[in-house]
Amino acid sequence: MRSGRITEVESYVGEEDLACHASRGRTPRTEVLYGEPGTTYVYLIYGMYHCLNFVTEVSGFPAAVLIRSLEPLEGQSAMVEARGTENSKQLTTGPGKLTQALGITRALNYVDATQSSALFILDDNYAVIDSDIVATTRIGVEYAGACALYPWRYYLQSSPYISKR
DNA sequence: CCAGGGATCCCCT
DNA sequence: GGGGATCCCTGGC
Repeated sequence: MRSGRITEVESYVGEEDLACHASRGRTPRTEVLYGEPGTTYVYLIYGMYHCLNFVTEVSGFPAAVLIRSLEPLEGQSAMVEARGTENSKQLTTGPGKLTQALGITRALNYVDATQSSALFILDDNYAVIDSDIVATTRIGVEYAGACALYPWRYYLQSSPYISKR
């Protein structure tokens, strides 16, 4: 069992969001985004890394949240082995890093995370303070024009497990 | 059928 | 700070 506390995410919302993969409508790849909330969307990026998302809105409206960083909790030794580094700050502080650390690949795309034992989310009752949440622009979406300015990246200011400040 | 590009990471300078 | 790795997806021919 490998687990971590989510510390950084980004939202990708609707066909009007030019950074969202659904901005060009339904395709074989984006069909999952139009499905049930709680479904995983895992895709390969730059031919080498995977990105983990969860579909968030009602069926028919394409939207998802990209998980960008975790604070490692359980299974750190397995993460160290998968990542090839013992630096705990380097295990899960980035969307490609955390999928590698947790062994998440496209085999876990289109999975119902509300029913799966392989990949799921729990509430650990961590007391998030509203003022600790930073809202800023998303990373790596410069091509999206005005959409790149939306403050749809969120992270915990107090957490050391963040990809970039 | 093929070319172009990508929600990244790592290593080198 | 910059470039390469590497392959899937999409759109255009």
